[in-house]
Amino acid sequence: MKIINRDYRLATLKAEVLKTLSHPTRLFIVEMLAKGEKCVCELNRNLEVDHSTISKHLSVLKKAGVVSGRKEGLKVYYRLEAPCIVDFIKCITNVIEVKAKRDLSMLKRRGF
Amino acid sequence: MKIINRDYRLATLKAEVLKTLSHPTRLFIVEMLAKGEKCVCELNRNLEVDHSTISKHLSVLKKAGVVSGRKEGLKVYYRLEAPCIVDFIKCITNVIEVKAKRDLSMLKRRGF
DNA sequence: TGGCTATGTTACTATATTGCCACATAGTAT
DNA sequence: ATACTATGTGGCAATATAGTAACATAGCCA
Repeated sequence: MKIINRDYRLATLKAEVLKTLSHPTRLFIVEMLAKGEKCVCELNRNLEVDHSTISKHLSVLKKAGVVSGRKEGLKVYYRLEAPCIVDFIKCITNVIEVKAKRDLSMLKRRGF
Repeated sequence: MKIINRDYRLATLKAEVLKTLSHPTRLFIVEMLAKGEKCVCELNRNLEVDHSTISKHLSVLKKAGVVSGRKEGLKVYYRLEAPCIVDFIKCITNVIEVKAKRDLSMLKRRGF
């Protein structure tokens, strides 16, 4: 893929951040952190995946600048760096709801 | 990965929509459509990828409910179904800017 | 010191995504 | 009918991503 203009390059940067949010586990983590700082151990308690998997997801989010970590004793506490992400998730929820309604009315139109 | 609760299942749905936005070409298309309805041929003119690739990206966005298409003669015009996505993209841009500033000040602290 | 807990890293496999080519379809014009 | 344009689809190879187990590190406490 050839890069053809500045806007496309910017889109590439944005898409990289978006990609970090586009995984169920990472989004779930972000939503938990939206309620306040959490240690990895608490995230672990709420997710049935290996701790190493969560650790990797956190490093992906951190690298993208979405979350940051702070060490305190044995624990590392993560927090959301971009609170606006919460509003944005509402927008995505809206997309899902609108689509669900449309799909439903299409089924009805077809006689289901 | 075991599904452990309702919130995680919802996160999965949202992540699916997000995933469609997390590709440079698709995000670029979404940003173009944010300025108004466009035919595939116009998107093609602004992207140096095979037309088949764009066609597939559009079908991904359509399936997720992000865009919709309307046929008129030979052409198919696509439009953004969720205008709130534009605000959300601003949020992502903010993440990138904040991160860039932080990275820069970290370099300065290290004497670069 | 030794053991325990919390977190991170490496190596590996399995799966998903992307892009292009070639082909198919559909509308338009001659 | 033929040719041409716009759009979509199927198949395939290359690449990227996710998950786990095993191992590594770091702080705490007896």
